[in-house]
Amino acid sequence: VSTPLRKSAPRKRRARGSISADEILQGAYDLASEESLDALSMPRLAQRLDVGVTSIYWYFRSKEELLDTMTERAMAEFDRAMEISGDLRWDDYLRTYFTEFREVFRRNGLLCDLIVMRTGNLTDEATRIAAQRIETVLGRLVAAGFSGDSAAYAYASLSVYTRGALFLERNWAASARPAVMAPGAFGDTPGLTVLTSVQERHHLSMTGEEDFRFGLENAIRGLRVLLEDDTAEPCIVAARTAAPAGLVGP
Amino acid sequence: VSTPLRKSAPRKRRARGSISADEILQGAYDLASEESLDALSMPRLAQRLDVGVTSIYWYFRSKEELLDTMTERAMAEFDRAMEISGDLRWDDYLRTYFTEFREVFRRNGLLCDLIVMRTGNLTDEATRIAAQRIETVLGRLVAAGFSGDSAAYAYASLSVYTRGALFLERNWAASARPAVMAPGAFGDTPGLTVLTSVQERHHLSMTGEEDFRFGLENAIRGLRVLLEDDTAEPCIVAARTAAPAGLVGP
DNA sequence: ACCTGAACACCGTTCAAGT
DNA sequence: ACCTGAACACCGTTCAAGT
Repeated sequence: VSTPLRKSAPRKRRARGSISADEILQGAYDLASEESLDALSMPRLAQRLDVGVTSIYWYFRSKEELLDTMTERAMAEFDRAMEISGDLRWDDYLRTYFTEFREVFRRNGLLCDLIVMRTGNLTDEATRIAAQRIETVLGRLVAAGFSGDSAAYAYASLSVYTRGALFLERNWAASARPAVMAPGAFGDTPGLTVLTSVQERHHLSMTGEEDFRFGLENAIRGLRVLLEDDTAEPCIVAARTAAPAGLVGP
Repeated sequence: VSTPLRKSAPRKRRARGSISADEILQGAYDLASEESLDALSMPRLAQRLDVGVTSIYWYFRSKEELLDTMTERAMAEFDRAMEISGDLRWDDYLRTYFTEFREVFRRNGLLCDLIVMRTGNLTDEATRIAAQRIETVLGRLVAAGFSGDSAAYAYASLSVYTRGALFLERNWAASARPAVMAPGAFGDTPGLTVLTSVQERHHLSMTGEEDFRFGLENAIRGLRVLLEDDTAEPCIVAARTAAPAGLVGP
């Protein structure tokens, strides 16, 4: 934004009922969608709506309140995008659910900025929508044999993991740094044996497709053991959970 | 900050060699440490150092560059705080490592803001320090029998999970919202059977002590299976990895 | 009841000097 | 070579009006 914000002649005064909260919300959503959430400022929004800046404050007490309302809409949109098939076993369901979870937010940066990057700022309505969706997942896990608590923990850990991956990827993309240490960067540093040997296939951002898949699969593997432990024969359980002695490092 | 920033008489001009990059860095670090990273602004920093605002720009091209340098220092501090005992089996080591990882950042908000919340903005030097630390962990995993790739994936997933938990917790704390839906909030909403039944023990922030522990333990459980699969008898492996046929969705 | 511009207290950064 | 204030283009928000 290099040119001054306002150069044209002053606007005509608008009629009394010519603005609405919905119109402002839509304008804000469109502006953020077309450019970015960072680009959304009260003056820019007012300009786009051809409205005095201060008029917005009659409908939204603060920018924060506007963002919260935008998040509500975003949550509804996210919810609509998250229709997962019901014909899946619990592990396939979880894999599909969180893969889609990640993909939806990766495809729609605004949803990611509003919901993932601003967690904790959910309105009651947004929370209600999210809770409804989470309940569906928990229900499936319980149906598969998990206790309510285990299901809640399972969901929480996968949700935290997925949102963590999204957060890191988005933060990484936002920084204009040059790919952070080009391939082979550790080639000359002494002592980085393992890192050097895998640096062709692993990126330090830890945010790649393969990375995410591994963590998701690994967590599901852990859950599988957790679930089976309640029903499997003693010998297998013992073999599965007993950790080999020794093998301790320096 | 309700009182105007400057009200006292103008400063005397400072001598030629009276400022240094180190002094500015230290001042910035102290200011952010005492208040918060959000409270660190160029004018506030200049005021604290009793220096003209623009003087800072002779030593740091931008605020971003200053933050990057602060992050370098923070990374060194974090590294010092992360001395994990070597007398641990790989799974105990991972548990201790990432528990400590989380605790250090939870105890020191500035470290968290600089390193976790601004990932992707690491300088080469900060990256070097981090790589060194990661290499140590990978080395232990490899010594325990993991392949280099598996070790890298394992580290990445646990790191993403832990940083995700830190990010969410910090974001949650930053929002001034009232605990987000008090306990019993779902009591009247129809259809939230599971959520209602566990809401005494589970918080929607998914960021509690128990939540983190479960995810960490579950991931380690997954890794244990992964590691054992390479060495265990065929029958157990089959029972462990074979997925029941059918039941696959679209 | 709704819409408004001017004004306030901030930002980060640049410029054209000063010494 | 270093330090500087004034100025610029922004913010979000408040106030005292206007209609």
